[in-house]
Amino acid sequence: MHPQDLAETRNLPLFRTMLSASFDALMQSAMTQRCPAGQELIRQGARAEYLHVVVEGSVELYAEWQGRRTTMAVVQPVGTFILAACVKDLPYLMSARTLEPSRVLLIPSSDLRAIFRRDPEFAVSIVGELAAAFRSMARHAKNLKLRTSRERIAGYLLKQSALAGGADRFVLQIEKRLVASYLGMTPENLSRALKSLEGSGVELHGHAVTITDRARLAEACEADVLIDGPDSEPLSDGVSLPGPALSED
Amino acid sequence: MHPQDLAETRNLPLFRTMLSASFDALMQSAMTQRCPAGQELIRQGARAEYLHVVVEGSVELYAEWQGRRTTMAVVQPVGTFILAACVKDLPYLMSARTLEPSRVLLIPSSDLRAIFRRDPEFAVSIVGELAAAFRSMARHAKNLKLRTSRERIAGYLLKQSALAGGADRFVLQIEKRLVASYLGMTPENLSRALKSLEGSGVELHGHAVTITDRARLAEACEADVLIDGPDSEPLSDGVSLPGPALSED
DNA sequence: CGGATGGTTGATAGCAATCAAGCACAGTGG
DNA sequence: CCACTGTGCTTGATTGCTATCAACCATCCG
Repeated sequence: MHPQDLAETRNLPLFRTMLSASFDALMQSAMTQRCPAGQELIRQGARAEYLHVVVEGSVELYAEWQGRRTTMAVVQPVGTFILAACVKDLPYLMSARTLEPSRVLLIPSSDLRAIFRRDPEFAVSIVGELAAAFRSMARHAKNLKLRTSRERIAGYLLKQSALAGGADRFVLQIEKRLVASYLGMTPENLSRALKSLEGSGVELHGHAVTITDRARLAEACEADVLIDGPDSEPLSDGVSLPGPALSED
Repeated sequence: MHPQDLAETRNLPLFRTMLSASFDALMQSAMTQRCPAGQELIRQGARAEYLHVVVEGSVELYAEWQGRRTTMAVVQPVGTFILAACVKDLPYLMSARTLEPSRVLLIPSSDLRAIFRRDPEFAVSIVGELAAAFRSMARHAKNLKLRTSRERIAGYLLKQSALAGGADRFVLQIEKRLVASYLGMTPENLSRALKSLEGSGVELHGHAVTITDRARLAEACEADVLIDGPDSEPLSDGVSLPGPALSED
């Protein structure tokens, strides 16, 4: 593992405050894996053997049932995923695959559990990470249940803008089909709805988004911290939503 | 606080393994509150001052946005809620109100945070509780995104049957309007869909449900542990799904 | 016996999924 | 350099589901 990556990992909220001895012990049994795009990293239903840390690239978390498929989150560097399954030693609820060539750090979940029992600071970090993950998933559910698809899209654009530092112009980090799946609709519907939002303060050229009238766009979806989230909270299972990370409340 | 309730609380997964000294310290500053039906206990957006434990009665967790409202979970004795907000000291994402006259134990979240830093066993319990809560919320989202409303209803009936010990006859514990909201549909729709399920192996008389042909009902919704959950996992934020509480791990 | 609330039913409108083509762009190979 | 092919994206036509509006019924309670 490269010293640079090691340093970045050490600086994650999850690892920042733990004892050096604990961190070193964790890293000793950890492995780095390089994967091509499209590689399946974990499959839902399998036992959680490793905590995953995305060091480079991006990873989609998705769920399947009866041949249907939905995107639950996209993890970007440096984010962790499937922490919950690891600490409970239970089967994954989601599958994961790389969206591009990626590098992933694997930490054996047995070591993770052993060390969090010995290092109180680490336990505290895990609690914080899990609480954030829970809140992120609760937001996801609220978004789905309380908003129409048009509203979810407008909210997504506003959130992406915020993640881009509040810029009026930014580029979608994620394929539109994945955005659609994440937002709980079909690609066709996303396409149409995006078009209908042009004329509500948004311009689109491919993946480039320009917000021309923020007030009009906000009319399509009133933002709410209790759904759209303060950016400082990591998302789903210690995961980042599509987009750069931010500082928050 | 009654010794009986105290014992039950002490026996919750969250408190079972902690040091007696820690438990006593927590309980010293805790308060019991009696509430009539329909009383608002917490409001989304407010700061988390207390961890709540439902000792008697039942509590609905719901979320609101732009005048819309959705049920996120129903907590029954003895279950806790809003643990995530407490440990992070962040605003509630959900509101809570009693569905019937209830008794609720309030534990100051500052004490909670202080004690979990001192008592590693307690920290471990909190981690387990939060992980379970995360997984429950992830299941909720999967259920919404991967299943049609008819499938969600069939799945709900099958789950309620399982919670009733696998019985073919059971009684809905929750108002249908709440079930509808929890499942992400309107009461009208639930009513119609339930009717259409008669003839798919279900009979309904008021709140009494009889599964006459389990195989046919299963055709309407193939059960999946990764969505419907093993009964051993507590639900959403340490919460039980609408339905009888289970004795659980 | 009202009155309120929850539940059901019916009619209608609107939104979203589906099916089916076409289009645009990127990577590949001739 | 230029087809060529695959993939993602868009567009259109249609179907079907779900919400909405409105009325009615049942039950519980004062």
